Amino acid sequence: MEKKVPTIKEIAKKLNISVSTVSRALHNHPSIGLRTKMQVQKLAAEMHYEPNQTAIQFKQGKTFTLGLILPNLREEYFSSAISGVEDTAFKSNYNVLIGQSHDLLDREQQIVETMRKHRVDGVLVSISKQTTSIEHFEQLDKYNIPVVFFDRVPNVPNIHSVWCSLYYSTVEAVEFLFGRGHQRVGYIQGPLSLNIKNERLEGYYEAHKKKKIPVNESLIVTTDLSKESTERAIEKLLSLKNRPTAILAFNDNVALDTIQYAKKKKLKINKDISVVSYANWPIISYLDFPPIASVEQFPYEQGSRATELLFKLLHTKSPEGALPYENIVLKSELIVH
Amino acid sequence: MEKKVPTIKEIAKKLNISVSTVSRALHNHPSIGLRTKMQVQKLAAEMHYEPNQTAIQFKQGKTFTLGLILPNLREEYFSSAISGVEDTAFKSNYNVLIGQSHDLLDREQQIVETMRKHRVDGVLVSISKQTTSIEHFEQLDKYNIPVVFFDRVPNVPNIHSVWCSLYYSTVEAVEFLFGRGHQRVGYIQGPLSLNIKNERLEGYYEAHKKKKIPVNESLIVTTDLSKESTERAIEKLLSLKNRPTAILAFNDNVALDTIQYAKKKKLKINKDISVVSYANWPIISYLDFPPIASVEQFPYEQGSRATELLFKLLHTKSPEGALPYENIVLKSELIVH
DNA sequence: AGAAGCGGGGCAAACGATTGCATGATTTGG
DNA sequence: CCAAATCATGCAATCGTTTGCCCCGCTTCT
Repeated sequence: MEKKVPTIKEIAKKLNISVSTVSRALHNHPSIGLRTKMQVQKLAAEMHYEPNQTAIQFKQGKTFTLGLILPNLREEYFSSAISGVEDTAFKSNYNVLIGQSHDLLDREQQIVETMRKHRVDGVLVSISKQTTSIEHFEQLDKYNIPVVFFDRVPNVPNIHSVWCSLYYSTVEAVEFLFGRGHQRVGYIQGPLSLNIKNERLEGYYEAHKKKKIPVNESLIVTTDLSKESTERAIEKLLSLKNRPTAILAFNDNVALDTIQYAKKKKLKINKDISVVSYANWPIISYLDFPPIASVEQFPYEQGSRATELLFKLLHTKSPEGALPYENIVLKSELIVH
Repeated sequence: MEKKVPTIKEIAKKLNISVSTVSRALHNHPSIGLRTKMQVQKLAAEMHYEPNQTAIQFKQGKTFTLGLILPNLREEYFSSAISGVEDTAFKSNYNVLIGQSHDLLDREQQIVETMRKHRVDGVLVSISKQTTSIEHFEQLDKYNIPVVFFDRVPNVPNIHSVWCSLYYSTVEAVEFLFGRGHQRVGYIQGPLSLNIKNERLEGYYEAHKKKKIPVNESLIVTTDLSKESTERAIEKLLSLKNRPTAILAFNDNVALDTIQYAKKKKLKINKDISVVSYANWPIISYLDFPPIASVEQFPYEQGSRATELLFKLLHTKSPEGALPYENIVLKSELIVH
């Protein structure tokens, strides 16, 4: 009862020729006569022949699959990154296997294992919050599986990476706030354990330097990104005798928690206190008092550029030694709402 | 320079035994002697042998991969569904290949093609808005690839499905509004082309019937889910001489657009007009005037139940004919905020 | 006319693992 | 002590496709 999927063999038998001829005919190999070629292709179409990818994968030792490891899928930010990866991979007929680390190191390690076992051809990864070393990615080298880090990139040498620089936009953002008359700009930073460049902080300092405004260290507070921690951080800022009139929030999540907390404390958003954030969620347009500006990080483009880089590594079979490490840096943009 | 991945062959050679013995030893086959078994397993561990999944897939004609087709990944709702599928699949060592239809029929058809070509073992799908027939899924039957529809399930017979019934919660929701003193409850419905059961509407009617309140058809308006269309719909409601004091919105997106529009028209949310919605986005907790209640549809559980059903179809090799069609219906819940 | 060239196509190995069947060795039963 | 049962292992086919090499027959050149 079950439909048998037609194979090259059956085509060969029906035409009384050898499988190699059929294979070459289907690939338009020059050493096959035109007549034969046409016959084969006609019959193949009639039988709805489709090459068995599994067999090809096996023969060629490739899976035509990329592994994509993300902290989560729930944030719009990462969903956009996925689209960037998928669209690019799709064009080259590659599949994408997605894994969520849920920001846990051991989950991430486990996913790397799984992907290695399933012999993905290459891996794209935005590291988890807990990831401080990249040992677990180094095993992939041994299997000749190239890795491209993107978005959340570990701060270590000798990797391929694509990320979005926040430095200039941060400078711009803080200057923007100064320009609006804010004298004291608080900064709620993310966990310091994140092994990534601290461009937000550098930009924060740079803006002060440019405007010759001394940095007041008590205006810099830290959150582990949980709601409670963010609230403690903002509380610290609000309880200063000279409290800030504007706040630079680590991301939109922190911004939302900040705004919510400030409202609870009867502060008027965008009057008593203004917020600028990173990431630019579409949802903020529904808020009554949204952040007044956001730093856009172009996750879609990061994903597609990272995928392109990975393909480059995949297709350039370096005879000896690997390709030089490539680090692509995109620029973020300050969006004023 | 490149590490060769160890194979069963090499183990055999080193131990001067045949590959079949090695294979069986690794599988704990009873006809292999204990000594040999131990030797093999020890050496395999030392060499870090790992079976070549690609070869196994090829040999067994299975890919241990499930296809998952969703309208998009951006909505938290579907991300949760993914997690439900992934977690369940992971336990059985299956991979998940994800495709986004972007709510377009031809994209969906294309994805089905791709998945068929890549010989996924089974497919899970939440259909696109444009999907009115399931012809393109029927081709999968011919290749013996079972399909389980979930969440957005087409309203046709003879399919396997898992979905969440909105009927009772809708009745409950409307009664809840009546109970709060609302006399006129408007309903903004989604596109009628969606070939799914119209349980929201049925529930809406039932609640009226139970309370012996006649349904005013002009209180029922339609949106294609675009922002503009939703605004036209809500405008229709607001311009009625007896305008509703509460609105049942098709989903959170519609609810947000509704609230935003009502605010623009100087209506006080939760005073002049209250909103109840479906889906229960976490984000709504950040709104100043959120919907006062939501119908939760448990996407994670839908995903995991659908995956379980698919596994059942996969593992029950029905000798003749298929398994009886199974339709699992979960119950939604009304969450009052 | 013999050699060289070439167009067109077939043979068979290879990829890694699984598995039905055969084989040889050892033990057991009668 | 020999037949039969048991145990342990090997042989070889198989999955579908690709590809290096060989071969046959015809043309062309010298």
